[in-house]
Amino acid sequence: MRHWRGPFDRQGYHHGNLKEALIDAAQRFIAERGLGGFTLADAAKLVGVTPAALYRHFRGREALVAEVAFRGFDELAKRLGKALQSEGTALERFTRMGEAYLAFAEQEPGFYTAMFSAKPMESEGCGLWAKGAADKGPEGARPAGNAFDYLVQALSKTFPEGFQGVDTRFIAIEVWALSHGIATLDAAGQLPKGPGLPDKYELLRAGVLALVHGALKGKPDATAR
Amino acid sequence: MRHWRGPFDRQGYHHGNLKEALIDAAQRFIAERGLGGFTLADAAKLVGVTPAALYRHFRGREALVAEVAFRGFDELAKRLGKALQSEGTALERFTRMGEAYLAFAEQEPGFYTAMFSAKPMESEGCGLWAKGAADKGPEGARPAGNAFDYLVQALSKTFPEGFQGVDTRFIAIEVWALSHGIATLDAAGQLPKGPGLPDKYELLRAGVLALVHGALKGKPDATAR
DNA sequence: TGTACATCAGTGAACGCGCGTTCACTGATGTAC
DNA sequence: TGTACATCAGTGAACGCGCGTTCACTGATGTAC
Repeated sequence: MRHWRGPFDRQGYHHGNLKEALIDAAQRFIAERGLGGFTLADAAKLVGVTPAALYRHFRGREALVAEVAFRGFDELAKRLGKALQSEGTALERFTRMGEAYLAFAEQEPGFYTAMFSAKPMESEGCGLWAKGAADKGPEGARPAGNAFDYLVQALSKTFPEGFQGVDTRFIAIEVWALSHGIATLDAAGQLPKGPGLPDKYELLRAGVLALVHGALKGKPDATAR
Repeated sequence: MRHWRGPFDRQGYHHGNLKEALIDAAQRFIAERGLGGFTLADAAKLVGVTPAALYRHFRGREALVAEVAFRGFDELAKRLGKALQSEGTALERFTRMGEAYLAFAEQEPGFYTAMFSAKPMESEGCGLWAKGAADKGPEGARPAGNAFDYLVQALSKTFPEGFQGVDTRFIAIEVWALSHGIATLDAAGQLPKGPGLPDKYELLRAGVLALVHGALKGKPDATAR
C-alpha cells in the first residue's frame, strides 16, 4: 500500500487516505461557501477523485457534514482542554480558554458552521455538552473530553469560593452563550466596530468577568431601581 | 383592480399583492427549511403563481432573501421600541426588551435566519446597528428606528448613574451578544436543558443583570485572584 | 520466490431531478378621448 | 357612456446547469499456497 503524503495528494489508483482528505475538503468548502454552498462534487474534485468514491466512506452528504461537525466538537474540546491545562494562574488559564474559543470560531469557520448549523443533530451524543466521555461520533471515535465540562471545571478552579449558591453550570451556560454570540455576530459581520469600541477578545474577556462578578456580588434586585 | 384578501389568496389573473405574499412565503419557508432549503419555486407555488412572476418584483432569489432580512430588522426594531415605551419602571421595560428579543427569535425564525445568515450584507444600511434613521432598505422604506439605539437608550434610562465611565455602547454590545448567543444556541438545540437549569428567559434576565452589575461594581482585577 | 485468488477502493457513465432564470406572449386593468 | 389604447402583472414553455446518488465494472493490493 502506498503511503499518504498530504490531504489532497494522489499517488495511484488508490488514494490512501480518502476519508480524511474528504473531511478536510468539506471543512474547507463549508468555510468558504457556507453549508449550503458546499457540494460533494467540489470536495471530490479537490481531492482528485470521482464523486462516487465518496460513498465507500460515507452514507452521503449528510453523513460527511455530520462527521465534520463531530470533528469540530472534538477539536474545540482539545483546544479548550489545552488552555485549561496551560501555565499561569487559574484566571489566566480561564481567560485563555475564552480566547481559544473565539480563535477557534474565527480560524475554523468550516467546523464552527457545521457544528452549529440550525438543524438539530440526529445523534444526541454530538454537541458541546454531550454527556459522558464514552460518546461515540459518526465513526465510533470519541472526543478527547467534553467541552462544556472543561468550562465548568475552569470556573470551579478559578472561583473556588463558588457563586453564592448559584449552580456553576448556570454561569457556564451564560459564559458559553456570550462566547457564541460574540463569535457568530462577528462571523456575520454584525459586530459593531469602530473607534472607541473594543474588539471581540476584549469584549469576551470583560463580559465574562462581568458575568462572574455579577453573580458573585449580591442579588440582581440591588443593582438598579 | 381587485382587492387583496389574504397573503396566499388569488382572485384572478392579477394577484393584487404578490410582492408582500412572496415575502411572507419566503419567511415561512426559511423558517421551516432553513435558508438553503428555501426555493423560489416553493414560494411561487404557495402563493399560486408561476415562478417567473417573481421577477416582476425582485431581481432574483438573493434580493427576495435580502428583503426578508430587512423586514426582519424592521420588525425587531418595532418590537423593541414597543417594549421600550411600555409601562412600568425602567428596569421592567428593559427586562421586557430582552424577553421581546428572545420571543422574536423564537417566533420568527424565518426573519431571524435571514437577518443573521453568515454572508455579510451587501447593503451596509441593513443590520442591527445601521446608523441613522433615514436608512433605506431594498425597497426604499426604512425601519421604525434603530434597534441598537433602542438598547442603548434603555440602558441609559435604566441605569442613569452610568457604568463607571464605560461607554454605554460597550455594555449594549455585551447584552446583544448574550441575547444573540442564547437565541441561536436555543434554535440549534444546543442550549443545555434539564432539571435545575434555567430556561432561556431566566438565562438572559440574570445574565444581563450580571453584565450590568459587573460593569457597575469595581474593576475586573478585584473579582478573583 | 512465484502464482492464483479474494478483497475492495476506485472508475466512469448515467440517472432523474429540481433549481434559478429567460423570453415572447397574453390577459386584465385603468385612462384618455 | 362607450371605445381604443397603453400599461404591465402575470403565463407557460423552455433553457442549461449542477446536484446527489446508483451501478456494473476494474485496477491495485495483500495473502495463501
